[in-house]
Amino acid sequence: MTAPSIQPRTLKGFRDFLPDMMLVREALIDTARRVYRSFGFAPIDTPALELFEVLTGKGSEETDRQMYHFHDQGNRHVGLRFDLTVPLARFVAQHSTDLGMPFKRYHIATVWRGESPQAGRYREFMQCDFDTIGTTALTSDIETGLVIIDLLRAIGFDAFEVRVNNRKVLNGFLDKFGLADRSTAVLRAIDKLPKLGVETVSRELAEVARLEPQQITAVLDMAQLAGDANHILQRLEELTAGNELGERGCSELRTLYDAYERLGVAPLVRIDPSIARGLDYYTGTIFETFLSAKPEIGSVCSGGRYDNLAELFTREQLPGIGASLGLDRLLAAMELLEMLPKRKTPAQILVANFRAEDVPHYLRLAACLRRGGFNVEVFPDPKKLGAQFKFADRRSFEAVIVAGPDELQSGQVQVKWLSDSTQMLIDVGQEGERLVAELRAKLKSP
RNA sequence: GUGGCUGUAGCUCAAUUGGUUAGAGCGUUGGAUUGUGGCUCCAAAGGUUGUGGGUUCGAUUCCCAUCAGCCACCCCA
Repeated sequence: MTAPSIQPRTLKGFRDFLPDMMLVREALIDTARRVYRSFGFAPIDTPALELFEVLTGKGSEETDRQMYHFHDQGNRHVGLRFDLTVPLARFVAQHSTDLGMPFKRYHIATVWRGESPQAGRYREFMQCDFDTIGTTALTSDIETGLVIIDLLRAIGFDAFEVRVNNRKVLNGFLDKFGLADRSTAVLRAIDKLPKLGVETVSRELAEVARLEPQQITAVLDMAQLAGDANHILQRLEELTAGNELGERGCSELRTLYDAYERLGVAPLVRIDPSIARGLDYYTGTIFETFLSAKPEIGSVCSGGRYDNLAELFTREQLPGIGASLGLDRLLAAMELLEMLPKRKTPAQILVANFRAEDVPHYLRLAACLRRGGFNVEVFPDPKKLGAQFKFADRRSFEAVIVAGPDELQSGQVQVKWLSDSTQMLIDVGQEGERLVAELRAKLKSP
């Protein structure tokens, strides 16, 4: 044997997933898929690699800097997608005649960003996007929030907060106070409010954004609005009064919140005038979702409305709204919160291997059970039963089936339930149907 | 990309002012009169102390570089 010369390791910000983690990831993906489909979103996929010019179209210098890009063997300048929205824009522009509007799609896929990794932030991570394209109806805005709520509930969270705001409110407000040209700097500053406090932020507003004292007061007032939704809405209406855009934004925000009240989900929704982050192309409703138990990990599901998704690719005006669940960030939070089950196998039932010569029987038994809807594994070696039970226990199987010579003789098997140590002798039946029926009574399908 | 903190077995941590063969718990594997797991007991495997250089008689310990993790900036899921 030659000595190994390569150290096994993964790239910075990239990771391996072991079975216990992967089972949870797949379960989350299944949940997201189910919730999206329940609202009529249809699946799509696009290539991981795109032409650099396609990906950079709408991006800022920042996204260019974070993008993995290179020249391929044909000397084409290509890049790995860093989100699913830009590929969607290209996709819709390219296929709009086949799609029909409004078009609702979901896209669950990996994206890459070459930025500094931190807790819950990786260079390769999975996003679960859903978007509604081709309508400006507020119905879709409302629905987007409902999807987020259903999604987090389905995943198992009950303590979370969907924070909503509206870019029109922000822009109208800034316009009214003569700050339209400095919106980015102002929004960036107020975003730091919870972290840095009033003092630091007002200094930044004065020094970086060059605001007058009365402008600073107005901005801080707006960003710090608290209390019940009605109060906040009322104050926002006052603060934007006289500005057409701002008034429209307030009206949209009010309609949105009213809908959530009628639907009984308003306790999970908070109007937060300070949320302004996210991509620059948002023009209306914006969403950010924080877990009550782990707010510091950041938003796990963000999105918003945009006026024109694909202007760089087509003359068609394509308004839309959507949001993205950050699967890996959510998973990181769930791990910290110890919400993840420790399963190491997707199988529920282990068929013990008693004698090598009976292996065909075990395989047939397993096949019958699989037809009955269970995930079943046959232990490969005729090891001591104790070792096989230990294996089943460690891997968190739910039941072990023992079919030794005696049982095979009588057409029966021993089923031992690992959770409560009970054991029963069950008739298998001609095609295993009696055993399947017995197991169904105690086991859910996987 | 910039700055800070950290880096010992798969995981969590030990190792007397730099001093011999770097330890423990958990985990993994095997065993405790060969048809039954969790508890207990025994044993084994697993580390050129992230990697590479330097200082020194001697480095896990001090210095430099590099890689990785975490934190802040930035940005964002």
